[in-house]
Amino acid sequence: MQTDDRLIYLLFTAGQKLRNYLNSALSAEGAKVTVAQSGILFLLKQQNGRSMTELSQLMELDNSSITGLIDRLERAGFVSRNSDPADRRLSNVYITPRGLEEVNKAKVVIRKVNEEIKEGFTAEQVDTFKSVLKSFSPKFNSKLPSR
Amino acid sequence: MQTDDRLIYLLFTAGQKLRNYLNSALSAEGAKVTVAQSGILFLLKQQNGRSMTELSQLMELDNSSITGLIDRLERAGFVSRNSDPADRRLSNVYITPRGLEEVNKAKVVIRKVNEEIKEGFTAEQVDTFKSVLKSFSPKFNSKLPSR
DNA sequence: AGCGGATGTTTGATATGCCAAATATGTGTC
DNA sequence: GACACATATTTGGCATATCAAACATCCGCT
Repeated sequence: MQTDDRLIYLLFTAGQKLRNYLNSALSAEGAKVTVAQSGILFLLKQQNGRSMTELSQLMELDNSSITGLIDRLERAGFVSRNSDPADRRLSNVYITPRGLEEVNKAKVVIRKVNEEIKEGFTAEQVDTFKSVLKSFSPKFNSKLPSR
Repeated sequence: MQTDDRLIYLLFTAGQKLRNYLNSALSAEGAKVTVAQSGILFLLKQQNGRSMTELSQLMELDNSSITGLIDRLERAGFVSRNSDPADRRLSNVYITPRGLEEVNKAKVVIRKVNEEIKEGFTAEQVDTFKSVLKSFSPKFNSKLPSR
């Protein structure tokens, strides 16, 4: 064991491979969105008209990252942005019909890849994997505590 | 279970949190490198004078990603780039004394965070976690097969 | 020698993320 | 009603990735 950072390296590499694989699978299936963008569309399909901040909390991303994602989704015609009449600071985001078509295409791919991840492992192992992953967000959240 | 992409989301989020945490820990310890850059420095400390392609294979990153990483490391004075006299296509990268100091600072942080990841889990659980992570790279490598 | 294909690296365009600062709007208090 | 503070979003700068295309160099074959 020459490198003591194996876990870190493994996690980064796994995530990157997964992202690349998902994006090429999506595009191979004729989807025009990326995985990150499809995440937004899933959330809007589930409940339409969410605000930027709401999306950033659900995605666990910085607000400014959401701005970029929505910019690209809007440019592609998959969402629209309306400022809330009751509180004009809020920008409510709505999925469009074309966005809905898109998220349905993405769902197939994502569901399949999700299954592929589990292949070769028992349900118990997958559960362990999940619970370790779940520990990262509270453990390494450098944002909330110091505020 | 409304979202069927839980595993994917969990993995991406865990990786992002870890990256942010590591980068702020590094900078808090006075290191001037990021975690990605420290990965390069580790490899060069272990064996100096590696080529770009060698680095890209070891990091499992695209060649052009390495170009950027080395550009920034070189600008910061932590590595130097020399074209190989025997084969001038090759660019050999060497860690500098300042780069060595830097990697030693980084090592402390990285080793500590690596331990933190395991906290709250048994050695068995960590092993399972590792083996699932290790399955990603062969499973989702869209690069080599189709070439 | 010299052409043509293989190999190594960089460049340019794009997507994702972060942070800090700017901007816009709302709210509460004197 | 106006000022101060809080909240929501965007902007600008940067780091990290990808891909495809350009460029540089080498190697083998005629």
